[in-house]
Amino acid sequence: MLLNPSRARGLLDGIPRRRPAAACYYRAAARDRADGDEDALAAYGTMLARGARPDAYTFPPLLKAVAARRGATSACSAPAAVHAHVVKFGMCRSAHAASALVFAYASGGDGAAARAALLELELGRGASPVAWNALISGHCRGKRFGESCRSFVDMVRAGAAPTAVTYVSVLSACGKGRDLLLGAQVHKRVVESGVLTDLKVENALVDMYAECADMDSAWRVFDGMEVRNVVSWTSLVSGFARLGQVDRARDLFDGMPERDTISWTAMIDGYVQAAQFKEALEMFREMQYSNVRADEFTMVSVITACAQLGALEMGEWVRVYMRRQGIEMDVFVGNALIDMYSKCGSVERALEVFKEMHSRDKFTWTAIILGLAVNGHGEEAIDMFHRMIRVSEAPDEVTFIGVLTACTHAGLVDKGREFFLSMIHSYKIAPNLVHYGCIIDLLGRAGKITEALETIDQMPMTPNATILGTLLAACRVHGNLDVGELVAQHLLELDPDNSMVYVLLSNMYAKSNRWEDVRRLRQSIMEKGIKKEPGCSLIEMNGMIHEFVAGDRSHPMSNEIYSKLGNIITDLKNVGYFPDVTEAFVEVAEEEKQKVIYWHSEKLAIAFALLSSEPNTVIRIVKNLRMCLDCHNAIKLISGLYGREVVVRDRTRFHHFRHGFCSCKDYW
DNA sequence: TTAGGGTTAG
Repeated sequence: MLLNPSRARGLLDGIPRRRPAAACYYRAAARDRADGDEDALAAYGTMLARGARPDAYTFPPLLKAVAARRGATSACSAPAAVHAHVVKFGMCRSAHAASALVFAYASGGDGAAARAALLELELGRGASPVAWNALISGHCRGKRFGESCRSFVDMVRAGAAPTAVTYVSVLSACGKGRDLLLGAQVHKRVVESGVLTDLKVENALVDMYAECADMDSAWRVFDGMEVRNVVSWTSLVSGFARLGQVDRARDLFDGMPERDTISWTAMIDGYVQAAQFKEALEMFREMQYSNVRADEFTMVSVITACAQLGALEMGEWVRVYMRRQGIEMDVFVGNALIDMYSKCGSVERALEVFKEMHSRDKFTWTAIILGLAVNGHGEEAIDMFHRMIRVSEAPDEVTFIGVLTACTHAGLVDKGREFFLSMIHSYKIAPNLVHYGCIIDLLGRAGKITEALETIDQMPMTPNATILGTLLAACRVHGNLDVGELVAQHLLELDPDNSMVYVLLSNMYAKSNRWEDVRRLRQSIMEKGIKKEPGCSLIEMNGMIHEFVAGDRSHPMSNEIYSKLGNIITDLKNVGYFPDVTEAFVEVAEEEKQKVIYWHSEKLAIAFALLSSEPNTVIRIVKNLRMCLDCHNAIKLISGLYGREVVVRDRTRFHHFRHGFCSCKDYW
């Protein structure tokens, strides 16, 4: 198992060095984390080069630095390399070095080597609780929570006495691995062992229960604590937030005696998880007023909120803020930025971030593939997938959603089918409903309605409303009324209040001049009292998010907006626009219907943008529903007439309007 | 060797 020292030296030499550091500097550098991790390795190299001999105190910080180097190609071999040096310099008998080795192996994912190192200790003078703790916490650091829990059980079986550190580590593993059963058992042991007065142990208990969604128990432990700190409170706040009880979390947060970066971030992220993105950004603003420093974690949550809101200006501002505050773009931040730019319809910027990133993971590749795919760059997305495979990053089920979406957008039916099969057979990924949705979309878009139907029949799971909705949309575009009626019927059985089904079906009847059926459909909606979910469009202007609901007059510039919209309609009519009211879902006079159509939320948002934004700038809108036919037509004309690029992200896809055309090629 | 917050689809 051991590597020979010269090979080990070679491995160590392969680890990139930053700047030459004096040997005496290495220990302090190792403690500095971040930069220190690499400095520690560089310093160790220098130390050897100068002929200094490492001692028992050399290896723990060095191994810690090695363990921290996650994701680097040398990471798995690095603990072995250092191990070789431990042997070479005769430090195997050092309990410190040995425990550090156990930790490095375990956190790097080499459980067998970690166990072997522990066993060696046991054969000698017996593994200390410190070595067991290294095993438990190492697995926890490496995100193998089950392994961490099993190590605790083994430790108890081996007769070693758990310490406070053991409990903290195993409780953390129980929480993150959602093992409430073992967590509660550990709790009992903690009570019996008398370490309950340790603040870190108590906090670990609160957090374990909170992570396992047992807020009653979390609260009980919290309530019984004599001393609490910001950690105790933050565990509760994020526990409630995770359960979607964001108001409860906020009440607690407001009642905290002190708040730090982590508590603020937990609260901001709570809003993000609850899809309250504006509140998340508001919270971030308050955090800045409170003079609490934000970090990489905070930025990820804030960037995610910007992504969901389509708030590109705010997202750009966040990058400036990061530069000013010296917050690094780590892989999480980079991934979130790629997603944000993609969701704002700016593929160019997403690609810039992608190129800038010095370390990439599966999420990075998946984010850029999806970003390219949904924004209509199917071929480039597929190229990216091949690059991903070349660098040996393993795709997962989400990556394939990106790849299949890419095929749909590029109209590559055969290629899509190929990818679908290779996902199953080469990558051993079982397709889920979303994958089938992609395939139905792929076939439907190409007009292969029969094949789409067959695919649905052959699916191992029951089709849901999304799948059938995709098929119905295909029927609409290709004018297949027979299948459309059938699908609509099924859909209404599944989801009787789905107004979208009525909209699409009535649209199809209208297209076939079956006005009697259109009337009947509307009648039935009126009788059933089905209300269409109100259309809502978001647009960001000068750092503010403006929200428009169809026909609403709540905006301060309402009068100007409606008058501008009137002018726009006149301009459009002069170039041949005629309002298409087939999707106007109200039983009123034709003239009224036109008004309803004119006042759709995206038209209001565009009128507002034309009033408020600089000429030639891109207009970006986020819509909650599928865009209607008339808005799609109108915006195509607007993009040509006013020379403005308009990007609309609707419920299902992106529409990039430019020079009178849309990137979706009128299929959506 | 020890407690709290982060990224991809629907």
